[in-house]
Amino acid sequence: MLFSNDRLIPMKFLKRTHTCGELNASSGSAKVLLSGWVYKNRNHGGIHFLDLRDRYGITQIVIDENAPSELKETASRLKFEYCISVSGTVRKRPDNMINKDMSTGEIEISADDIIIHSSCDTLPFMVDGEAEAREELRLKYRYLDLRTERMQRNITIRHKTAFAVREYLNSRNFYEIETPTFIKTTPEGARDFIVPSRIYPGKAFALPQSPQIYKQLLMVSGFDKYFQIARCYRDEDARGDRQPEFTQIDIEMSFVDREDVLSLTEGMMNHVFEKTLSVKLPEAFRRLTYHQAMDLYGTDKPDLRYDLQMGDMTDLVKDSEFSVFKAAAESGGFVKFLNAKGCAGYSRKQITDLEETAKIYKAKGLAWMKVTESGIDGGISKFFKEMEKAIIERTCAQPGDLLLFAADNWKTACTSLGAVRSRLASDLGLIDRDRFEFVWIVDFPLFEWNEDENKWDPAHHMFSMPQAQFLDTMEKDPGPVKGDLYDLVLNGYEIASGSIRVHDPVIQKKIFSIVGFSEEEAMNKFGFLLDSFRFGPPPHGGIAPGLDRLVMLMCREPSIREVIAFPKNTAGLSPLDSSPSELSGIQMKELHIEFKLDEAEK
RNA sequence: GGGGGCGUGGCGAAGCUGGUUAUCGCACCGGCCUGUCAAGCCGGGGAUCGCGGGUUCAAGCCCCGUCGCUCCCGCCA
Repeated sequence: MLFSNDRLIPMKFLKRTHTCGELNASSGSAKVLLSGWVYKNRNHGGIHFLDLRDRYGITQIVIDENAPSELKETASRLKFEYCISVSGTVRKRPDNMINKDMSTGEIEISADDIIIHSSCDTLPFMVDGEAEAREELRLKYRYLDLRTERMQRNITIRHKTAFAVREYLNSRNFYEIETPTFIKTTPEGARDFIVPSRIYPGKAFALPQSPQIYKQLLMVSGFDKYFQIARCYRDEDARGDRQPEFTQIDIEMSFVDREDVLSLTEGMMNHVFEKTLSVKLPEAFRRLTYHQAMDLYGTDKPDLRYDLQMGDMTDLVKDSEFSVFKAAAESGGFVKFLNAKGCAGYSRKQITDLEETAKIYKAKGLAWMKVTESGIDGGISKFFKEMEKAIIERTCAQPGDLLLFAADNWKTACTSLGAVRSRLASDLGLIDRDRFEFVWIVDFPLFEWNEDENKWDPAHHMFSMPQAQFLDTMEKDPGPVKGDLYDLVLNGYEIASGSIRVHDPVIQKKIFSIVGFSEEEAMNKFGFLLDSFRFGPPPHGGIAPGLDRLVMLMCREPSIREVIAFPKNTAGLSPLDSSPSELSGIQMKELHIEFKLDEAEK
């Protein structure tokens, strides 16, 4: 029994017979009971309409003119988002009253009783999606925000995606195995979140940045096909596509090469998109090497929903009169170009804006020239009159085009012009929002030179296998070493990253030494992994698609916060529960910790 | 750590070159209304314009500072 609406209600009455999304013309004139929230409320005095909403849909309720006055009185007290149950009779709407925009639009419920389970205060924002509230407010009242159609849809797609992942991997004989979330702090990568130990004074657990080491240990254990939909934690600044805690579809396999991992991932993506969005993807995805991606698109996560490739003209202009290009070429740099088709009409202001975009990515400037019927014009064109023909040929320019140039070291020239490329694409409306363009980026360098510390850093992580042809030379010359590394990119976002791992302790030790990791340090931090490699480790590799980003793109949302039920804001705070929060003195004492704050931090 | 944008009743927005009582829609309160589905009509209440300081006869608007949110660079193997 439940006490509500000033009277006792038998529990039996509260059980719904149907959801708000399933009744239609074929439901006859059944007696039904629906439960949900008051979504819309249209009281005409004589006749009164309610739209009742639950997760499944919306059904129109009618309180007729000849309804009992007690019922009319109850209905008139209803406001937005009251939680109610309605019993009544399904009836077909008059022909001219059918709402074809509603799945239940052919019928309505003629109410004979209404129970108010709970009332609802004036809402901080409407949940009908008409006007979007400030994000801060949406997160503070996330439980209300989650009632909106948009969030209900997003969370549904997220569920279906996770389910399809499990379905697919299970069918391929993968086991879902959990790994610990209190682990040993690891030295590389992002900052760890730390959990101080109560039992062991002065010691602490870390939360995993990923299950990387554990999944490798599972390979040693012989669970040759593993996956986990795993929460990962990184204490870095948030972004639209980054949260301090996020979810990875973590996958690892033994006795495989790169092709096995890529094709498994392709199959999984095909299955997921088919099952959740009814979208058919290509069976195999395009591939670019890291170098190609940088050269053509200026990023290692190119958005291939539009083409707009960059080109190189270092060779053409290295002896030109234009000192910027000359200097770049002489110091081993490059001159990259981008043909902005049809943009010759751009104003000085528009070009300056593009230059500002390039400068964000460290470019010193953005050179330009226009192409007219009579040849190149404006900008830096006066330096290149005698090679006009070669330039036009190289850039495939036609009258009306705007040519843009970045001259710098290879990486800066590529990334800054790449930023201009993506800016142009959105300005010119080149992006087809309905497309899903996957591309593999392969052959990443294994090591990156760290200018600040004058040493080699692992470009990915320390457990990735160098490609076989570099094994003999990598210690002498780490720069050119390519790893068996791969990223999956979708619409300009990195949505998965993986590699074939090192399972040979000798190679592993070489890699540690190249990145300046001493043997003791390695043993101290990763000893348990290196130890395991003494006991018959299989060759293995894997990949980790980011569930949040994948679902974000499937939902065509601009931020992963839109597909996480209870996200943090960009400052890493939760407006919902106001965490992080202070600890009590007792808690601190038990954990043997003390906070030392600067004056400014208090 | 650095740069851009935003902050105006509960919510979303407008507010010009500084000038009368800060405007509009939704929500809220009261009334009317028999077929609506963004219901409609009439009436009403509700804002120290994020906060602090300054310039001025006069500041939502200009200046300085500060806080919050958000986007980006750095960071994120």
